[in-house]
Amino acid sequence: MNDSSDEGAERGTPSPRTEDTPRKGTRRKDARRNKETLLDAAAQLFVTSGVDAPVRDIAARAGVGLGTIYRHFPTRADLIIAVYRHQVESLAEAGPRLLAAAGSPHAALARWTDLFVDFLVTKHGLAAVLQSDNTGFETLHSYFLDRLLPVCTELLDAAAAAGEIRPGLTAYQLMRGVGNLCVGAESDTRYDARRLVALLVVGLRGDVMPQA
Amino acid sequence: MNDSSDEGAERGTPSPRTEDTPRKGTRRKDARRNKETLLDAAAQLFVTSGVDAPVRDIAARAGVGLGTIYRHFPTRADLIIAVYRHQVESLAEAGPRLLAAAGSPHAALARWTDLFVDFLVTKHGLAAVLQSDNTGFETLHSYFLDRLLPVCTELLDAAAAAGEIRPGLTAYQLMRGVGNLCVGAESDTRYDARRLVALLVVGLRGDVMPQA
DNA sequence: CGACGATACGGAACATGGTTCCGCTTAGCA
DNA sequence: TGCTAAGCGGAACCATGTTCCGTATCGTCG
Repeated sequence: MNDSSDEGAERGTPSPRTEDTPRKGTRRKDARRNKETLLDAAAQLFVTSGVDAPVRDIAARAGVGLGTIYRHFPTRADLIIAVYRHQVESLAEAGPRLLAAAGSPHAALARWTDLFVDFLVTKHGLAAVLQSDNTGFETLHSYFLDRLLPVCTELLDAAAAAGEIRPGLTAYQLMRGVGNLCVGAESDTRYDARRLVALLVVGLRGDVMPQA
Repeated sequence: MNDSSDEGAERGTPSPRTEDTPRKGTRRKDARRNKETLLDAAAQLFVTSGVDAPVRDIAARAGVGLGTIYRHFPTRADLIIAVYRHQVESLAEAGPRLLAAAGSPHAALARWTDLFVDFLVTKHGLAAVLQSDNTGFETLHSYFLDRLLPVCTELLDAAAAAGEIRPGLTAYQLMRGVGNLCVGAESDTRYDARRLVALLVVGLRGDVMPQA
């Protein structure tokens, strides 16, 4: 996974960087490592404690100081957005990897869907956080679709080609369905979205015996 | 407008209140007055500064201390809910009053709609605030429909009976339409929901000349 | 290899906003 | 006219985002 955060749009200063720099944000590798650590820590904490997790907790979990967070991510919202992009990226890369590593395409699809649910749980708090910069949210959302739909399609196609699932379900339908199953997953302990999603994926295989 | 806030469900203590107390929350009238003042101040501030208006600002606007707020409304969310109910109540009472006072039923409808927009602006921030107690939000929402639909219907019927508007629009359709026009009205200065709503209401009168 | 400057780091200090506490005031009653 | 409990104001407290700055470390250059 590459940096994938705020390096895309350079600061106003026309830095005399040689043109062929291999797009790493910084020269010191401890800084890059810390950034990664932070993104991971934040992602984990967002899953367990929601996007409202205090910045201090994230710093503690990552084992860094507050200053470190704020140098990498000028603002809390920036961190959240970075986590979001980071997760989209991970998810996109996980597709082919799982396909290669898992026992079967369907198993890969199941594992991928599970990761997707993690992502959605993080995502849901997002809209509330991004009230201010809601154009940024639109951008993010389209980025999310552009990046992930092909990956999901690939997983579905592979499973279909292997004859492991009944064909005809589009990636968009699946992702939308999973997304909807996850709506309101927080703040309701009686509701287990993950289980329902798992059932859905199992149901995708045609070999479950009908009831009678 | 009566108290309309947290008196409905009594605290756990079985207070030895005589059974025929005329359901006023408190014995001292300054307290009741302060509560009203607070609800009004909060409502105004919510319109101009959003539901995120600091408690201190509300206290200042109402000319009371912080303690006063927190005695009447144990928590920020309680205050917001109370304002919501209070506004629904005001809106419900405003219907007949406007009908009696305004020059024509259509004028009454126009004024009422304007008040309704004020209310919606306040309302939209609400969902975010009530993450925790989302059952309470459902309750509130149905209360809102139950209370307001008849009022709006009465206004529409009066205007229709006076021949001032083209008939056939239900109260639900109107309220829903206005509500949708107001979605996202905050955080976008280029969008003036109020103007669009006004246009809609004007359009309700049939006497605008078609273009050709 | 050692010095040195830029880069990054940690965390104290600050700002802001919700909530609690408590001594003082006052309405309502006898 | 007192008395007393209900109310009141606002200082103090706590939690959280953000800034600042002295210190530590990396990477380079002599």
